[in-house]
Amino acid sequence: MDHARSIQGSDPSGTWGEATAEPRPPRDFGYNGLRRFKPSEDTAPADTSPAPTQHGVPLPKSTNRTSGPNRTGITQVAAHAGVSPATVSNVLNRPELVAEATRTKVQEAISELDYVRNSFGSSLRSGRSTSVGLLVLDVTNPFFAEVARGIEEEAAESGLAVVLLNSAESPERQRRNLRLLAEQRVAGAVVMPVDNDLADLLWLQRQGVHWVALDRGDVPEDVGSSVSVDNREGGLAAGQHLLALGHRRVTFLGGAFAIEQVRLRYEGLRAAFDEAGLDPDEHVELVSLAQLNAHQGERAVDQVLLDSTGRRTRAVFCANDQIALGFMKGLGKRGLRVPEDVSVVGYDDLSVADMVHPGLTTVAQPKYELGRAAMQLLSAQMDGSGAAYERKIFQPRLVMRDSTSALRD
Amino acid sequence: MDHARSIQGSDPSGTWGEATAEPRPPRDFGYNGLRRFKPSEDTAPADTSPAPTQHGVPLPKSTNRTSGPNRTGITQVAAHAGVSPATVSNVLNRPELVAEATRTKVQEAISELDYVRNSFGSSLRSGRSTSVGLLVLDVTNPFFAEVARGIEEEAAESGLAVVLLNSAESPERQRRNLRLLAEQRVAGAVVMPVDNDLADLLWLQRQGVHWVALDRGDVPEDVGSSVSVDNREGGLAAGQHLLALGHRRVTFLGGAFAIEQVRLRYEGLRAAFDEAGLDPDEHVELVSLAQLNAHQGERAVDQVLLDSTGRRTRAVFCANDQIALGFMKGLGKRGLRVPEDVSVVGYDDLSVADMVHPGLTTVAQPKYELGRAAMQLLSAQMDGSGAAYERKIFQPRLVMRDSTSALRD
DNA sequence: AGGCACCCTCAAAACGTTTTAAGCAGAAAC
DNA sequence: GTTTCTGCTTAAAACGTTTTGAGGGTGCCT
Repeated sequence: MDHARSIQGSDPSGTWGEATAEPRPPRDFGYNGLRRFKPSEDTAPADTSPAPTQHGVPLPKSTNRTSGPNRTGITQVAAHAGVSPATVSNVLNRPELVAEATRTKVQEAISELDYVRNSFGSSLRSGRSTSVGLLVLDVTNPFFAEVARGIEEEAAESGLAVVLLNSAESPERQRRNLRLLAEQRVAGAVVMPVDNDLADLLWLQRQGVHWVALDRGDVPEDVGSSVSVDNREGGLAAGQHLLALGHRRVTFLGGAFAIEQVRLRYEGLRAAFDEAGLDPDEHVELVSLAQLNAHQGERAVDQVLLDSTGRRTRAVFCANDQIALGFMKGLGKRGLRVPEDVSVVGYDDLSVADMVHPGLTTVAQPKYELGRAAMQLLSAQMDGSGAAYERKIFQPRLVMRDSTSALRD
Repeated sequence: MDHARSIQGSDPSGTWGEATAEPRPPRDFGYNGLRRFKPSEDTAPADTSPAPTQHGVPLPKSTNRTSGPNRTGITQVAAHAGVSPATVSNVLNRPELVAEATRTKVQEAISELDYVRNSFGSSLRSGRSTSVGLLVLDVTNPFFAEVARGIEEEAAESGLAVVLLNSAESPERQRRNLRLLAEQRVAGAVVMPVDNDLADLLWLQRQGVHWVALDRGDVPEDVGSSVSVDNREGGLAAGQHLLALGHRRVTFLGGAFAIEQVRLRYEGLRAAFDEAGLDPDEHVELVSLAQLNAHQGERAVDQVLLDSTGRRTRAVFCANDQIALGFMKGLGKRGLRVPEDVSVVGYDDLSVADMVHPGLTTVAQPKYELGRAAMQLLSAQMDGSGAAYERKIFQPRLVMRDSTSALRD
């Protein structure tokens, strides 16, 4: 009856007390006092499952009974079916080895007792894991969300579960999480490395855990596999698009070249001008931001609007969609119209790019495919089939909407 | 040079260019001359394990060996330190029982051999799991992303890993995933149920896996815990806001009352009118959508713009932000201004609500806190400490931005 | 009848860890 | 001098599964 009323400000930095990060003891998954519901005809008391709890009364939590009173395992199933545990295991894993009559008998026992395999025992003995890790930089980032979907889907098709970990851009947390993955003995991991330091990943490799690096094309091919998108190509496409529309001066909004991806997008833009016979130094402006978010994009409007020659900027290429949206918002507040007054190109093709007015022209990355490909490369490594490392580079694609138009005055 | 480029964005089946760097022919496993540590160790030959073509029959699960022949385990550590395995285990789990001298000796051995605990053995014996499940309706949904962050963070503090599963709104997949969680013997699970049918969850409970339902307030409190946000309250707040601005007629955009949350938002809106002494039937219009996305929101503009009395609609409350954005886009295309011509209120406070122009007035939900709370309730259940089921209901909060203004004509 | 080749089934031995209960000193109490 | 106690250590027994090699049938071929 105790309803928590909680109203938080929009402050995402967490006003909740940050507790210590000391790991607490792990949880007990043991038997919780509930009996199974399927009655078996040949056992004596058809025990009608008792109510799980009485109104709001704490569950009769068994203290530390790791071996609950006969939690149904392979042995119980075997007994019930009148065969040996080995046979049950065979029905589960290599059914073709078991005679049809026996097989159905066992399967009946399984469903009658509502048996579910214990993956700890299974994995321990067989040395095979049924889960893979996914270590991302920021769970919240919509880019990763799509990638995660691809990975999850591909993994699900192989019956693998995905263990999600968040490094929150912190090397320290990345390290801790990789260790966790090693302990869990995951079959493999898809990792967005937090920095260029591969030491931790090599450690993981030595622990026998395969991995694939995501969105980081600079992993040496004799060290590990990687899947990424060609950022330079994306910048190039954006530049060519603006040039085709008659623009001759473009501002790149979003410096912060510590981030490889951003630098390459900028280089691609310059390359477009180069190819067109225009000197990039002269025709491409650069405005740097402290962070690549919408707020910074909006704040930068005045700085962007007049270029170094004092001319009015007519085309802007933003390092990502958030910046582009923020920038457009800033323009809107000043009564400037997109694309009539300024053409804007973004990067990422977030789903919102198509929701806003005007629709945002942007460079799309095959996020979902990226995830699937990563998982596929991982699978290949795990099978040991095509066990060579591979570097897979996807091409981005320019999506034209309504935020860009031909230069006119 | 062949750049993948352009084509309109509305084609979802577009093929992505894909360049694959030439794969290295020779199979190269593990080490790459980048060894660290590892002083003393009987160097067995590099054991090129042959691929086990299992009777030519592909195993049902994609799998991987997690334990090589000489993988360092607790036994190797014990030998190295000159103690028994039991002592090593004690150092790991109950260090206070071990004499200081022994303890450091063991710890040295551990780091010297670079030992990492095998969670399969550990969990199997102890009956304690180190992971929890998170079953969501749609990994891609930004709402879940924030929730996931809260859960992941809270779990990490307990040293728990989060297993992410996606039911993609399919009962069939939900079922399969819950089964997977049971097999993995997770300590507990946070679940967004796909429908009102609790049967599968009760099955999970019988399997000894605790769970907490997310964003579904209608779970009976003697059946399980739940964490949700008061949708009716959100609708009420939106309604009151519009009333305070002088609006007397509001259209609710986004029917589809099969979805409980949506129905409650609508009811909240009507309640606001009721409280203000205005008959909801007369002052609240309802427009239903097949799906709650931006595209449908945009398409509905013409239908919304004139209400049933033939008057021009001046205020719209949308079931979520995506619809609101789509609707605003539609207005923009028709040259109508927000908020001068129409006031718009959304729901969810997606991060983009603050990026667009004009900023979207919307109802915010404490997503991150929701996730944390869910995990906390789960922990409580798992500890068996405050093991009673609990229903926690958070209050939403209206975030006023620039998409609403006082009614004037 | 004997030999052989199948096809099934199962006992028993792992897998790596935790936990229990026993053992063994040395110190303290009688 | 015995007993009790206290503080560490450990042998051995689990945990639930897979895997191996052996054994028991059956039927087919000489």
